[in-house]
Amino acid sequence: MRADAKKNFDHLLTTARDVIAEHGADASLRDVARRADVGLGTLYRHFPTREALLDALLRSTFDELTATADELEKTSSPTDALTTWLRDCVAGATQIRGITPLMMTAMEDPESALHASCVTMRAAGARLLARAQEEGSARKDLDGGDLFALVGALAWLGDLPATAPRVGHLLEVVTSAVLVG
Amino acid sequence: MRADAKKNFDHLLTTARDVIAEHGADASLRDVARRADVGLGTLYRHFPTREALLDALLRSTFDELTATADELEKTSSPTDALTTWLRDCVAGATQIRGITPLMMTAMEDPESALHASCVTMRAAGARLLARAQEEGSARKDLDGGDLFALVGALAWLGDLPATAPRVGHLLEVVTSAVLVG
DNA sequence: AGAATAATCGGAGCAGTGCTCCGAATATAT
DNA sequence: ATATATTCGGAGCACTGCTCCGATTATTCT
Repeated sequence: MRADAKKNFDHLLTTARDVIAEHGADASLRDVARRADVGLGTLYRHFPTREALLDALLRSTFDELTATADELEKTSSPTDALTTWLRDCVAGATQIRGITPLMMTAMEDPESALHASCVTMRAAGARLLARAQEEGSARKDLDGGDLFALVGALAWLGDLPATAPRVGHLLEVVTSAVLVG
Repeated sequence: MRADAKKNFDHLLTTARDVIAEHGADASLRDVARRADVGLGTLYRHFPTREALLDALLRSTFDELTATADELEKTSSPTDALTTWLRDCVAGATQIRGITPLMMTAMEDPESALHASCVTMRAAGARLLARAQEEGSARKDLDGGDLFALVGALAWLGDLPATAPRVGHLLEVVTSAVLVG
């Protein structure tokens, strides 16, 4: 990668973080380019699709979440591991406003730049769920897809001003539903 | 209302139903006008905002749902009333793809054309919830807003291809969480 | 009937969007 | 210093929501 290219790449990332914090995941990409003092073509070459840009922004969060899952699997009880991971997961997805719909559709679209991250996250959650199920502390009629959907739905509520304040409480409610046999 | 106006009004409504069934709640209004053989100005005069159009489309569904709530309150046990109403509610909101975000934000925006419908629906749900709580069959740490959020979240999952098939099952899970004390 | 009027119509126009494409500029290697 | 391979930047296309107003037409009055 040429030096100027890398400079623009980094600058675009930090600018995108700001703009998206203000306007959500469907912010104007033209606006991002403008505020980064960069041509529109430059942005699109570095990040061919909006998903690619968002994935770059969330990559660290995603990696952290799967790492946390591995950690919890070794150090905590199945129940604790599942509940704290669910909380972290919702918090992570709420990091970027309006990303949940994209994550859900990316789940079924192997072409999406977010696909890989989503699949590994679902797998991480599924492992924690299975462990709790074996122990008998989680409902057995749920799978990783169900868990992912619930987390996505809660994160989606966290994006809306009307429901954001309730999301902590609702997470408890949903968690209790998952854990009660 | 002049005769030609009414003709256009009705024609717009049926056309909008079709277009929105195909492309979801954020379909192109220009497209609706085009397919209704009507000028764009005509559409915007009859329905000044997108919410107004959607409200017109959903008005009957909304009225049905609140009527059903009243009916259930008189005829069924608190538990049955709540569970069947939740099911009907999710089904109703899934009627029009992509309407859940609009409903949630309309909840807090008195200017929105959907505001009134949403508020009365929340109230209807709140009554059924309160009845079940008095009986002791529903969690007491929930209010109408929580219930509305849960229904909205489930309806949102119903809009996404990836999660739509699971929504029936997840409704059961959530319902069990609401009902277990 | 015919004319006056008020309501209705339709689309041009503005500012914005996502995304593509390619000539111009430039960093790097020779 | 020159050659080449990358990178840049924005014009351009097709679309969007929404406004505004001259032309058209249904209705009413004489």
